[in-house]
Amino acid sequence: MEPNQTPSGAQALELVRAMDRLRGRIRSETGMRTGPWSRSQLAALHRVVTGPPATTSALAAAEYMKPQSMAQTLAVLEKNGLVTRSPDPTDGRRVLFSATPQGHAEAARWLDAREAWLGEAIERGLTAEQRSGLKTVVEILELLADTDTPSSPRRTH
Amino acid sequence: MEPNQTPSGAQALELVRAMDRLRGRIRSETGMRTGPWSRSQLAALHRVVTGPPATTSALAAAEYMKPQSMAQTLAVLEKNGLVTRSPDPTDGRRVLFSATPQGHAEAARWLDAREAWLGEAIERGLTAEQRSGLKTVVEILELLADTDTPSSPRRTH
DNA sequence: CGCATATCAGTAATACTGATATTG
DNA sequence: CCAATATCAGTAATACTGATATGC
Repeated sequence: MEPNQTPSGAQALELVRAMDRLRGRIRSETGMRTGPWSRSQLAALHRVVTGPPATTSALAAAEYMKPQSMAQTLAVLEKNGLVTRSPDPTDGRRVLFSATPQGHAEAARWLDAREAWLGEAIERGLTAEQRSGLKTVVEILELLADTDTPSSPRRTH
Repeated sequence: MEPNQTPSGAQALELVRAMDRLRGRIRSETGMRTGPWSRSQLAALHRVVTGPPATTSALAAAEYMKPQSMAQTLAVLEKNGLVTRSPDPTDGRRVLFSATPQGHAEAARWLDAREAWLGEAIERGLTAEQRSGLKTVVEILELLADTDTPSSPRRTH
């Protein structure tokens, strides 16, 4: 009646279920947006704030989305003056996005505020040992996200 | 320019980013559905297959969603004969959902198949040590999801 | 009456697919 | 001509809010 034929299959299911539930909890505590920016907008902003100017496609690939989806997100950021576009001097097809001063300011203001509830949960709900284990947790999740599979890419990370 | 004022705030941001990216990767590898059922449908089905008959509200609370959202999900499952409803004998307001034989069969067929890519990634991308650490990862994520905060609930889990 | 539960209806946020133009 | 990039347009999947009916 139950699945779990392989150990990894069972682990995969449990991991996804746990992530979905935590995601749901965060949503229920936080709402979809903290302040004026949505989650995906802040994720994209984070990239251009912390990294070099990048194309829509590159940003999309880094977040494992389609370029059209990232373009939508960037359009909002651009319209509000958080990012600017400039043509790539060496490749006329490309448009490079980078953060404006306002973009940096908004990132600094909202990026960690967005996860305030989770920050508190980490302090309240975890032991000191578990808190120190969080680094490993993040490491493993990123490793899985960027796993190189036969048909697929590795990430800029 | 960067946030990360508190250690927990920084950890929270990193954790959420990692989960979002892994989620994106899974989406890009798998699509939103494996077979005929969506992710949220299978999550709800999983609950009624592995647990006792439950109300829409209880299932919603367990997944940290609104009852109306869970009701939508259950409606599809019901329409396709995977779950059935029966009135609660002791409380006329309540409707209890449980899995049909078909529901059990579909759960067995699809629940772990859905996470096939992640299962492979676990085998390919992680060391034996990291794989054994996955149990702790899931444990921590569930703990965080069910953290009891001043204004909020704990879960049936 | 006040509260919990379910349900009807409409909405928001997210990322997708398809099609088209332009440049390398 | 083919591949990569960007963009216009429409769509799908998800969970939300508001309003209403009914039973405790």
